[in-house]
Amino acid sequence: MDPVALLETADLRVTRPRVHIARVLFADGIGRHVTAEHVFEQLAEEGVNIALATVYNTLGHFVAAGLLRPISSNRSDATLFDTNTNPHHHFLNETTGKLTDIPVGSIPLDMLPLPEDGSEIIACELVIRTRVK
Amino acid sequence: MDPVALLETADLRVTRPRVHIARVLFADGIGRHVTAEHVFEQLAEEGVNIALATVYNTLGHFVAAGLLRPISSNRSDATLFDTNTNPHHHFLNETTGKLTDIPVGSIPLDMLPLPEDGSEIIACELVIRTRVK
DNA sequence: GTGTTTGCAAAGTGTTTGCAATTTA
DNA sequence: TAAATTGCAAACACTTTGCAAACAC
Repeated sequence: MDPVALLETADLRVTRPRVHIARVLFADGIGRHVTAEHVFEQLAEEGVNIALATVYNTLGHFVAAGLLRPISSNRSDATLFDTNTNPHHHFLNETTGKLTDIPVGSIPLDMLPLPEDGSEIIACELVIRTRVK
Repeated sequence: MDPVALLETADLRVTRPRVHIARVLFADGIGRHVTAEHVFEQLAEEGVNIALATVYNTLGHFVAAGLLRPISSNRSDATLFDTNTNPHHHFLNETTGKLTDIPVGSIPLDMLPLPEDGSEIIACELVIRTRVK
């Protein structure tokens, strides 16, 4: 999808850094898992210089706008952002650190327990941790 | 469970800091969600002085020994450790930050997809994110 | 006694913030 | 031109590390 159109759809001001970051994130379709550092480095390799702090802030704006989702994981390193904001699950290989999407349809998840009174379910994410045998 | 017995069972040397930390963690049965800071403060209130770094290191040892589990979450603050190492799931209330256990039996999770060749599933944790309506 | 663990301070990471300069609409 | 955004450095929060002193076995 065109980065500029994407930003406009999300009601985000179209600025040079945002266009570059959106391009990097969504160039190859959705389903990427990136850190701020990844994006920063990929841009740096292209010769596009955007401050790391700006990458962080921009990713935060993208999350707020619904373009990205932070990924649940208990690994203590940098936050991973998922360019796929549709419901889905993840394999997390603890040996390799590799994270793989699982389509939501491949796991039947009906009959979820009810949240406590006054609250509602907004997402339901399964992390299947694996390791190399 | 007796902290000393717990340490011995886990093949951990019985030291003063470890006994205190194990006591704080497992005094009220399992199912607590704590950060290193929590433990440090609770001990400080009791007048027991253990360096924060030691609490971090000790919690790490406990995780390695299987007494604790770090919890998956996409919140960027401190790592939560779960004193319940049995398989179970979590509600995570994004509004309040509150984390609640869900017994594994209350969600049918058969028919998990197969992990990639050469890997095996070691855990399967569901995070149901909720928010105040 | 010997090898492990602690305490502490200092270093390390990942991330956010403050603010002047710049840019968008 | 007014309001939002950027760049950068400095601040921050959480966690790990290095090493001498203390301790468990």
